[in-house]
Amino acid sequence: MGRTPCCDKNGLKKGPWTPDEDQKLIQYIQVHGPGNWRNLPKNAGLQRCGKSCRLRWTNYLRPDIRRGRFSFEEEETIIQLHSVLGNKWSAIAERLPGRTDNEIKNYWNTHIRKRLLRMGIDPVTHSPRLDFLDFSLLFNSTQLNLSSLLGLQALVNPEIFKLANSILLSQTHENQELSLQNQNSQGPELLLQKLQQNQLLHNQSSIFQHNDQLHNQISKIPNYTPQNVSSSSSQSIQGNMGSYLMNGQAFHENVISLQNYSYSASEVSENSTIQSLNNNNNNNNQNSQNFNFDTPLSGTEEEKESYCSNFNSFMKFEIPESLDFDDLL
DNA sequence: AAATGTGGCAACCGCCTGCTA
DNA sequence: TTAGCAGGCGGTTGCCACATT
Repeated sequence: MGRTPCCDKNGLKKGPWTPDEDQKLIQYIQVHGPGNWRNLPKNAGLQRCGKSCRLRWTNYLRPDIRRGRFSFEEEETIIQLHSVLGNKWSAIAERLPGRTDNEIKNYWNTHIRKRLLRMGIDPVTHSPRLDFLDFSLLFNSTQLNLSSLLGLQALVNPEIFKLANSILLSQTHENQELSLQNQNSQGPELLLQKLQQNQLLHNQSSIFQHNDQLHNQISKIPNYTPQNVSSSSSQSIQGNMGSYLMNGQAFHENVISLQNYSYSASEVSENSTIQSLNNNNNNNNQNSQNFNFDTPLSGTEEEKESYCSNFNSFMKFEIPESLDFDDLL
């Protein structure tokens, strides 16, 4: 039944390929083509598994492979495709001629992913991580109408303003310093526990009147299943919780605009320098919805990092768990 | 100069799907 | 029909080069 094994793994060489092995593989494929990886090593005189040969050829020896640093255009394409396709590296590679799925995957994990995290953007959901928002900055912005922010125009409840103000007062410095590692260590179950705690507030403040909708939001998260706990799921939930809990029209629009964080070729210009978010903090006339979150298309890693830090300083946010809403309301 | 830490990347591992005998 | 393999794929590992102490 079935096919015979492709190779006997015993006695086959593993590890880095030597130039001699590469040459043998190249010469064989140039003559016979890359088909039938099962018999290829034997016919080519290689002490390798067919799988290893295929990997070496497709990821390194193929003549149409384009090596070297990724351009900003390629990087932009990767981010955009990843936001649609997820970790489908082969699908992404199909749209980047000369790049292999392995190369794109490595580049994502070593460069893009880290940068997005530093920007306070969830590399899985491509949404801003609300756990990095600095609530005080939002409230300190006189251009942000608080009632609009909270979606409470119809309520206009002064208690809500007391609540918001108390959040500000209760926010401790160490809470702002929550590390990324701590965030990643939180599993979906823990977040759901927190959500259930929030549910206690449901009957006490209309600010959280849509908690049921939040449950629905979470249940719709594609990659989340309670049995399959992972940090990425955690991040996914956090992002959705954040955008929901704020639930204000104005803020929601900001969240949407933040998703357009990637840099586009159409915006390459000398004006595409970093729009300092610190300036926004200092300039009360700056409308919060006009923040420019586009990173410069052309620039150094340092420029990117500078942008990230500015973005991050704006996006820090934490509501202290110890806050007693009963006392406030 | 040596020891240690860190980041990047090639290659391996193991799972999944479709195919074949 | 089905057991089992090939190929494809994403996740992970481990080596190496470079940076830092």
